[in-house]
Amino acid sequence: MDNQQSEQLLQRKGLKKTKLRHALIQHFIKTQHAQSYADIKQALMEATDKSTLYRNLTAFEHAGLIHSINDYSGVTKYAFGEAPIQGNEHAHFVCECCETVYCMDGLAPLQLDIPKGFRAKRVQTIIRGICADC
Amino acid sequence: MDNQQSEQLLQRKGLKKTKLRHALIQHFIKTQHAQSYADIKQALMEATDKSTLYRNLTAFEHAGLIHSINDYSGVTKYAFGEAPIQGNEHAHFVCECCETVYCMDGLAPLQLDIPKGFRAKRVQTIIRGICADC
DNA sequence: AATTTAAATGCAACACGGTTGCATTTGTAA
DNA sequence: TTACAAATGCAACCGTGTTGCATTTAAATT
Repeated sequence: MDNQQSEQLLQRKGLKKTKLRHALIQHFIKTQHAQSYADIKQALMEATDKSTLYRNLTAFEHAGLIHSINDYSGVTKYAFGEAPIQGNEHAHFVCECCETVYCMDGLAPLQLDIPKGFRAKRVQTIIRGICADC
Repeated sequence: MDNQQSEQLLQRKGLKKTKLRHALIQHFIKTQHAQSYADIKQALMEATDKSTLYRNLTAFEHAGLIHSINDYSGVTKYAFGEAPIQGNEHAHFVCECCETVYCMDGLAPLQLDIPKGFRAKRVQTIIRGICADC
């Protein structure tokens, strides 16, 4: 049982160490791809309370441990890592086949030609297609 | 009462003419911006059944009368006009202040550099910022 | 105009994501 | 060990969206 990594992370972010939080972090590290509430719930076999889980997800996001993603599905998903900062936004790729959501760094930014009067602050791009595994 | 436009549209799409459908089309023509279920419900003062409204929205979308938009809010919104066709996708601008969703045509397309193995089919871009009215 | 038929409606019930209030438990610092 | 704030568990709730079914209605047929 390798709690060291999660232990460190929680400590560094000033978050109390609890069983669920350790499990959550391990899960995010292990899975790589964006996770919905349902995904997580299913993965953590131990009966986990819904509100507690949601509260931890928002706490983690607030602490910069994970970031939330809004794909077409209508449900929020979460992925490990800091939220993309201004000017360094990354795109998300949603596989139409397996529904996996990938974070894609290093894509060329969008060339925007916004009408006058409009001020763009954040750009989120979602790419739908078929992933390398399908 | 100018039903002519909606009359024509429904006829052309092979949809039966009902009170609600006329009202819906008028509403979409009048409002310009993307409408959520709640927006529409509120606008059509007459007590409208939820499932009927949703069924009509999907029918309209299927017929190409309106298209659906998925912004960050988690709720689907609908806007008048055909869905953007392949290669001609338009971006959506969400105002952080008034939450209005604008369809933005004629923006320069995204320059994509997708990792090998991945095949992109649809790209949706959502721009958050402050609109001209705010 | 009366009849027929398929589609549209209204209603109730449901599934699911997500939130909130509150009592109880637990981590941690003193 | 104690004390306090934060985390948990539970129940109840809200909003979006869907489904099944009986009833009504638009529109094609006679």
